[in-house]
Amino acid sequence: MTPLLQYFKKFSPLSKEAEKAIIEISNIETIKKNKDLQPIGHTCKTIYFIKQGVARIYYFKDGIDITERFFFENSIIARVESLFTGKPSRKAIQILEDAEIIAINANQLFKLYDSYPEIERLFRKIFESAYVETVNRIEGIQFHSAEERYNALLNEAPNVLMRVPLKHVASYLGITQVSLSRIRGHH
Amino acid sequence: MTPLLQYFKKFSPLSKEAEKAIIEISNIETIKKNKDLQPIGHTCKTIYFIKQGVARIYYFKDGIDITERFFFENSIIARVESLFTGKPSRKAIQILEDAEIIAINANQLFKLYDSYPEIERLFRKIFESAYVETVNRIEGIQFHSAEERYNALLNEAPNVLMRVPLKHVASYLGITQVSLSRIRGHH
DNA sequence: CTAATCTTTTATCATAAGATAAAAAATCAA
DNA sequence: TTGATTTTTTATCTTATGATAAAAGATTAG
Repeated sequence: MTPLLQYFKKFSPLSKEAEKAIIEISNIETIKKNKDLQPIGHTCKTIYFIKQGVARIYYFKDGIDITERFFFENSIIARVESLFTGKPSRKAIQILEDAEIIAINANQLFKLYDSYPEIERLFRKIFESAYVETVNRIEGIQFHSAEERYNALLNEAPNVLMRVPLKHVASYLGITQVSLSRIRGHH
Repeated sequence: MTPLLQYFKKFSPLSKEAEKAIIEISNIETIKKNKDLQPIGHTCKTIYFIKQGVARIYYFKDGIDITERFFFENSIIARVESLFTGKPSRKAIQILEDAEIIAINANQLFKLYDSYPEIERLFRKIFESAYVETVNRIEGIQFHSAEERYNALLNEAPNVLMRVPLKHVASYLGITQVSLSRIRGHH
């Protein structure tokens, strides 16, 4: 659980009791490549932390598999549009590389908010930060050509291109796989 | 201040003292159309609530004015990528229709979080909800043609098209004004 | 190791949207 | 009200990306 506690420290300090309380509602799981960690249609009641491996959130639009986001080591995954609304998610979480993850029970976590304001504060900050990333991503999408978006990804997150099938990168960038291949071909 | 308190109630209950504490750090302002409420380059230290009027967040990309989002009555505006990071914002808030707004001092608000966990919880929920909207918007952008995005806007927020210059709608949709005009022409 | 499957590239053609220019319409200021 | 400015539309030409098909390459299971 150490990497998780280290991750938390970057956002907000926690007392030993608060750390213990979170650990008590968390489980380490090992998941094989290509497995769905959470399927489409289920309400998100778990917040995951990736210790090792790669994952993505994806969904289907008109029958086409679209990747919403990739996740690597030391990051939190949650389908927030379900977690924060209680509605079933149209999205799934899939493991792309054999992974070791920590699963935090969200309902129990939210209960901890009442007794540990420091935990509520920690997760407030974690999700504020995720919100900022998402806002910045919109800026990256609005008004950039596919080629510009590809080059930006190449600069900012080359690990995505090293560790993830290009077909997923294509849908993440909002283009077809064929277009991505063509763009890459322009050297 | 009543509409603000009503707005809060939709997210989380507040004690009378907490309400009072927020009201003490808030001011009502009247702003004329076309004024910048907050200019580019300033660090966001205010959270606004629109009582009446329309506003947008915009920025310049390669010299071109791009609208990130529109805001109408009974909503909260903040440039979160500055508010939550303390960095200066590359974005501005502009008033598009004569407006009456409530300005909440963010630094003072964040101090209130320590004495009023209920206020921290309220704003946690407000921004969680804004985060969800932003995630959903990415889904709307990824993999839709300009025409589909226009029609979606027409359905989901016709008020945008009634109250806002089309040139701003175009950049919001990620297309040129000329393209938007062409799409509208295809009736 | 081999066959089957999945992923990526290459090629061709069609189309949506960009760039530019200019006209028309609407808004604003004196 | 009138002229000036801003906004929106229309037109032409160009280009990036989609759709489809097929080949090449990589991965996986037996």
